[in-house]
Amino acid sequence: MEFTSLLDTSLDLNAKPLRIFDDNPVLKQEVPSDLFQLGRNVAVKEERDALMEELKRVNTENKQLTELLTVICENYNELQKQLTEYTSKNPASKKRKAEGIIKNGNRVNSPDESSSSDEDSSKKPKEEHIKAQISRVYARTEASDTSLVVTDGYQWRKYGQKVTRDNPSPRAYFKCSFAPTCPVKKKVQRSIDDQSILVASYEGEHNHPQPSKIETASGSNRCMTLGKTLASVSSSGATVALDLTKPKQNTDNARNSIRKIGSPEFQQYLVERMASSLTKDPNFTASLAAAISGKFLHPNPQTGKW
DNA sequence: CGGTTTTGACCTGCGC
DNA sequence: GCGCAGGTCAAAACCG
Repeated sequence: MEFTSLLDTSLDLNAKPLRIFDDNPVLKQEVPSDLFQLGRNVAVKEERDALMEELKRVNTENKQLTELLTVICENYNELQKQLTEYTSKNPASKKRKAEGIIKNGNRVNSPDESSSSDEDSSKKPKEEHIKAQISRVYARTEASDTSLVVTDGYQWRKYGQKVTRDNPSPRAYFKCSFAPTCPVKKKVQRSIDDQSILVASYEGEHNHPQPSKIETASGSNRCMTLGKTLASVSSSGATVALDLTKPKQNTDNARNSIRKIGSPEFQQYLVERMASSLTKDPNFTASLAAAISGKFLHPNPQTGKW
């Protein structure tokens, strides 16, 4: 990396002090003593060490995220294969309204994935609109736990519960209560085949930041904590299964947090997470502040310009 | 006391 | 038009 080599060449403390400033006519005149020069060199070295440490950490995080993406892609491909096999064996039956079918703990299809006749074509735009907004999250929980609560970082208010025909477990209806104007709704119901799996269907998009991110912004915890482990996610035809049997790792938290793989929301999540990792790190912010102030206080050692 | 949960009633869309 | 089933409302109960 360019700036590291730059730092390496400029911070040889065994060399003649302040060689880096030799080419700077301004500093040639203004540096008053060797002591002052040495002090400045030490400060720059500390700054460099901090930056190098941060660089290492960011590289490590980058590797973890790359691994995470690889796992997600593999799981996505695997599940899509299973989905194709399943749908070819079990053609989806007609369902009432815009409701997907849940089978074997997995979402099988969205409304418009079922066979559509020509007479349905007039409804397509509406259905496609719904498809774009609905996503599902699968959460593993204790079978004895009857709470129907999937913690996902948002605040929800339960406004109804119903027992549906195709599933003896009640379905709970939630609205996002963090922002009064937020249109997002959530339906939570146990999987008919595996009572330990909660299926949460999200409808709409939040028009506000995630509350848990706000809450943890001042803390040292870089990862979101979830009450129940999200088992798999799907969104509008893209379904991803995640292995949750492994012990907790850093990447697990990230896996749990992702709802829409490959979507702008997911990309935004990655960006936000990386940004928050940097900004919440006091070492990094201190180093950044020092670097910025140094930039203002010192001229470019290469060009001698400000 | 304010926010949340519970739960029966009501509304709405769809198939017959 | 009717019945069914999913979704929503809203009053009462509950809770911190």
